Amino acid sequence: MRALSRAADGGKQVTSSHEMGEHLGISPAQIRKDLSHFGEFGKQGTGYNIEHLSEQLRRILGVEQEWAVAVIGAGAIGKAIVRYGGFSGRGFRVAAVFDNDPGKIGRSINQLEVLSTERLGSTVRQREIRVAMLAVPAEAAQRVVEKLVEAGVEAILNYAPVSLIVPSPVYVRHIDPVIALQHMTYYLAQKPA
Amino acid sequence: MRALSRAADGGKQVTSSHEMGEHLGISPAQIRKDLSHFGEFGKQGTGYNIEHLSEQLRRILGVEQEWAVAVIGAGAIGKAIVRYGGFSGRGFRVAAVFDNDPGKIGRSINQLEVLSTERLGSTVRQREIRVAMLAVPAEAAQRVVEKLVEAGVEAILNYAPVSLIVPSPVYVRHIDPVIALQHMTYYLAQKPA
DNA sequence: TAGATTGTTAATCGATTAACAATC
DNA sequence: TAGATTGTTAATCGATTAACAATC
Repeated sequence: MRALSRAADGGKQVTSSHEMGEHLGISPAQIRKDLSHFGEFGKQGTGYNIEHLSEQLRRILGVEQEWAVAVIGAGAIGKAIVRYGGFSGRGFRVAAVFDNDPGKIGRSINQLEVLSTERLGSTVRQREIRVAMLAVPAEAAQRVVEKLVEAGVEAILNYAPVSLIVPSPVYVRHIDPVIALQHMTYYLAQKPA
Repeated sequence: MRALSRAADGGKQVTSSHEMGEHLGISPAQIRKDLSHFGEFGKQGTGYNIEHLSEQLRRILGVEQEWAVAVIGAGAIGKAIVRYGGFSGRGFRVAAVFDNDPGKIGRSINQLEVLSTERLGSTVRQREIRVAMLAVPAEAAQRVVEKLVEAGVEAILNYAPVSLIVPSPVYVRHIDPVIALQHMTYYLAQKPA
């Protein structure tokens, strides 16, 4: 999608696996292989029609539908998530924010009222939330996860620096900047400053 | 490291590949293989001494040294990063924050003064910063990356939702919550609500 | 027709897992 | 000695890449 936007911005109608790969740091073969898994979207000798491929990808990614997301934790990270402008147009909408600090409950972030975690279950059900982003302190994370799973949440993006234990039908992914940094500095440590 | 902390909290002196794997969702064979790449840290029939393995891992990961990190962008994400408590003790320290908004320059976040991006090069050199976290709007990202590379930064953790082009000796990793969410909702879309 | 680029097959590469001798 | 667990080899699995016929 990014490669397509970029090519469209350049005024193009059509792009190639080579061009997309170059922009994304992926081999052209990889691009073609991945796309072909879902269908035949290109024309030999010509490449891919940007608008057509874009539509197809949106359909495949399920971006046409909008997912309601709950944010748990209204601290610095939670606030940044709620204010983040990058969700709209990419398939997600923050539909609720929770915290258990009475000083935060009732306040608004981006015109969204911070709710008590006591209302988590009912709100998740009412607003048909299937996805949550977890931005609470490490100690609280596992407890909150259990509440989320009980409320029917099926996918959790975890910002807390702990491993979570969940029943297997629930998807969990972890965003940990420290681990991402370590991936890079591990190699830097091998070479001189 | 997480598995070790957890086992230590449970009052244990020794743990096994099986136990660590269970906690992290990784196979015991994987754990042993990865560790054995760096040396022999365990005892047959017994397992791994937690304190000893912990020390070895810290040495291998280069966590004993502390990396000075620059944060570029003092918006919601940049602020959350600077305030994030999870860096200390894990090998990283935010050593500088930059923004180009005159309304933000000179203010403090966590007792750290926001500096003008004009001072980026000189500050990076003075404070021996080799790692940067990029939290600027998408449009500004590529331009800032070029400044960072020119200043000698060798690793960049990118929070902006765009692909960056860098000369190959510079490491780049990307944190994009939308992509992480899509990884999960792609599967959710296949099954009924 | 000549050039370009797809979709796909086959080859390569790397990562994961199973299995087990070694040994605490 | 019996049971447990390591480190490592070999087998398996999956992902990536190279190459090319098909064709626009």
